[in-house]
Amino acid sequence: MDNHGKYRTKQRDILMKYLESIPGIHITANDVCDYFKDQGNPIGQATVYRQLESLVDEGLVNKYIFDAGSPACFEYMQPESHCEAKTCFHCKCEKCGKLIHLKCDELEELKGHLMEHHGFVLDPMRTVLYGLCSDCAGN
Amino acid sequence: MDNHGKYRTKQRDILMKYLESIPGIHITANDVCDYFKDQGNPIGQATVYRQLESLVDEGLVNKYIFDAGSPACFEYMQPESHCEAKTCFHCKCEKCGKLIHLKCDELEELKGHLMEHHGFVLDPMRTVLYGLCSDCAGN
DNA sequence: CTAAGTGCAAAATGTTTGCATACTT
DNA sequence: AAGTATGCAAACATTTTGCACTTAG
Repeated sequence: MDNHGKYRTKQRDILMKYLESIPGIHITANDVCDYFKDQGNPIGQATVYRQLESLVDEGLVNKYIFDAGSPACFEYMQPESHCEAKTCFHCKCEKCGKLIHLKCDELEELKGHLMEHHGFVLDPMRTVLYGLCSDCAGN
Repeated sequence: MDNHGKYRTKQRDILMKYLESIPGIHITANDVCDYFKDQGNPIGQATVYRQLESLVDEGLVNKYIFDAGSPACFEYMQPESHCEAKTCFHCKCEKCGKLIHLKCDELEELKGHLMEHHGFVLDPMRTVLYGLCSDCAGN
């Protein structure tokens, strides 16, 4: 079972290759379409959406939704977790829109706490903490 | 300046009254429309969206986005915070979609930590923690 | 040969906007 | 009277779907 029981298509391959080449970067489905169009290797948008969805289901890619109406963002997630041993969280500034990658023990602890005391298994990759970044909070 | 420099309209009044009557409940713009339609007091959806947006801006109502494509949820927020002294967080189960309201010291601490060590002012009302609820995690 | 994926265009959703009318102040 | 808000319908943007065709296994 190579590709999780799915066919290995050219589109899936080049999409994965592209995503792997930009770890930590957030892109929209549309960005992906544009990228391949520019490459002279267009992929239908339906395919992009479908593949992206598969990859999210398989846990290879994360999906973030920041605002209603705005497009979802996707991000390749390295197998070992691109945040070393620590859990990686995302903080999104509500004011300037800045996205901050955070990894620290407190967040790790929170995860453990939620699990033990609330039976809730936190999915850090899917979770976005909203608030104000240091720049914007100082106003 | 009664209503934050805005006119006090009948629609705004009944919308606020309705929202205040269901604290802690999450409803969509569409739910709101339906409710008033059923009451024989329909409010145009554009108005509902516009008023909801205003209320969010004024901090009287919170807006949550759980999934791409699905409608945003709104929730009335009592002035004093409807979660007593503690910060209230929302946990959303990725599997069954269940929404859990959580308030505990650990979350409170996390907020303090983010502020002190990362300069990030967490907005708990806007933040949704994704993961698996106790029921679904046991699978 | 069968199952799965592709791509187009059309549909479905949720949300926003233009504008004439109505209401608040 | 002047400034806002309303409500309808049309416009938008993102995402999904139907379907005929192609490709992978």
